[in-house]
Amino acid sequence: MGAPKQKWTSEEEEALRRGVLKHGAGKWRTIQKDPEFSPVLSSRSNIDLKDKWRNLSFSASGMGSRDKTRGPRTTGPSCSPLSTSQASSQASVAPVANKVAEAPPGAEKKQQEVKPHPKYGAMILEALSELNEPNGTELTEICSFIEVDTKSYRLADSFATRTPAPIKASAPKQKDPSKPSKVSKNLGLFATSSPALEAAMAAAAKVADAEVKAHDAHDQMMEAERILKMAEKTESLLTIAAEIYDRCSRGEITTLNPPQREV
DNA sequence: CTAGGGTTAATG
DNA sequence: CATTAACCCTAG
Repeated sequence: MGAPKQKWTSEEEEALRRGVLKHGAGKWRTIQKDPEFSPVLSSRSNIDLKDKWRNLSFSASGMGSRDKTRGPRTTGPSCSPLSTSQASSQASVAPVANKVAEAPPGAEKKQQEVKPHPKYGAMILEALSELNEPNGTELTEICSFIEVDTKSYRLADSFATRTPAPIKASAPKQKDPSKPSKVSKNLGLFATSSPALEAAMAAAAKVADAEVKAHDAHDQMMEAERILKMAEKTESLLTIAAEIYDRCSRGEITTLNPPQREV
């Protein structure tokens, strides 16, 4: 809670989280050298990344709920052993992931090779697994991840399509007075392709599950069923995304800049 | 280069 | 005064 020296920006934190989730905890050098995070972590050293990640992990460990009674610590450096295999990480983490894997039946079929992004789903899953705690996950957290992924996909798309525009922090985190009614824009964003939708769906399933397990959840349960049905249809994914975001906005999400990006 | 330890500084 | 967050140093 201290805001000491030169604090880290959300962009840097996002880049760090993404880097760890993508390459694995460790290999800070690779993350720092990555062209995607280079512009963001240009002033940050590999050691800095490690330090930040360490502090972040520690904070996340005792955050949320102090329920340490039964705790499979899904903390940060959990994937330190081997960064080569991301699949093993998922297998190691969990019980919850298993449920999620069964949640999206139509997702696998919907995997169309429109664009090169085969491991996005895995990334999302891992991200959720990392964030998800045995007692429940914060909606805000998941929403944050969803947002990040969406943005990432946008960047990737830009990359693949044409301009290799570097990541510029044009809009950091700003508390927009008008948080709702952004769904319409999000719809267009999500409709751009499937990976994002898959992510949203997985997140939705996880959210429902986590919430149900965490506290009383009557509406949440029904929501879960609804989400599942929707997932099967695959066509109503947009609605899911909208729902998730709606919930996000209601909770306390900072964020989401309009889809306005120089293409 | 990565991991761990220790120190400094600010916030609550 | 206690805790968190960044920064720096040392060891493997």
